[in-house]
Amino acid sequence: MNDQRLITILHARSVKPTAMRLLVLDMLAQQETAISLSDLEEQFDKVDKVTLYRTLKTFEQHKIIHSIDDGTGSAKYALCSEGCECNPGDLHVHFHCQLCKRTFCLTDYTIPAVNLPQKFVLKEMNMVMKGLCEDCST
Amino acid sequence: MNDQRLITILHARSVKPTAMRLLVLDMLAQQETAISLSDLEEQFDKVDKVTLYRTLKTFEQHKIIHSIDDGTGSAKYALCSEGCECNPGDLHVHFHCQLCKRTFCLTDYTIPAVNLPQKFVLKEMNMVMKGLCEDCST
DNA sequence: AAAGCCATGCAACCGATTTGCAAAGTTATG
DNA sequence: CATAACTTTGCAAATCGGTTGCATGGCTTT
Repeated sequence: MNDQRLITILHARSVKPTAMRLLVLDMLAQQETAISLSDLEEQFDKVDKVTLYRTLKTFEQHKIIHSIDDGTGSAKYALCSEGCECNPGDLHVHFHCQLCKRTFCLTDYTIPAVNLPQKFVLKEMNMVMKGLCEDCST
Repeated sequence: MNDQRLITILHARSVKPTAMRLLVLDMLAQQETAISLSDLEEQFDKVDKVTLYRTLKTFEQHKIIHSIDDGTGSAKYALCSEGCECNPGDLHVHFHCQLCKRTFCLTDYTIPAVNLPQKFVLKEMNMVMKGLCEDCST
């Protein structure tokens, strides 16, 4: 993605476009699946993991990315769609492949509504499906 | 719960009823919400955490309890219903209260089905709702 | 009673995440 | 332009939940 577009994304979410952030955002934009901090680290020649960690935190707080708990013990991160506010209604299902270990954002699959018992107030939700992805099921 | 019933439960799942296991099972049966290994440890005067850990693992393998990943970073455990085989169809929704930090098994609320994209094969799933529980929402 | 197996307890390790702190870079102010 | 104030970055080290190795102890089997 060209720098100007990256800067625009950051600007739209009030995050200052440092060199590091542009690199990380660009890398995230290139992924076709959600990636972990360690995955991200491996894609760079030489970066400090803690800096990446803090960059991801900043992005997450500003809703540039969302984090996914796929149950593997390491959080995954993926770009939010434009204008996403990470509200329950915006949320999509995630799929973790038990074979290739990739975690997919099924952005077109919204989490179905569940009636909660009386007086339970819903703020967030997480739905992860696990099994075999399209590449691994055949 | 009386010892005989506890022994029956263990026996039904082919787990030998040691003193430790009976204590742990009884404690789990007393909980109204799912608890973590650390929670469990605190409820005893003096036990080895690793023994509790292994006891929980044994129970989980034999489907006496199920583990819940509520996204807090510490796994929670709760008794399975009788005859549970932990198949996708048996699964219920869990609710984590962001205020009191308790995690509820909503056993009457089954996880709704989601159509997956072509060729994705579903094996397991996890659905966690977060917000305020009945005691904290008022 | 001896041999074998399983359960328990303690020490120590592991990976992911998080914090502390100082150095480097940026921005605001005089 | 120079300095002060603030933010970001890099490195070290701590934390935390989960896990493994190994020796001891108890029960079962022969």
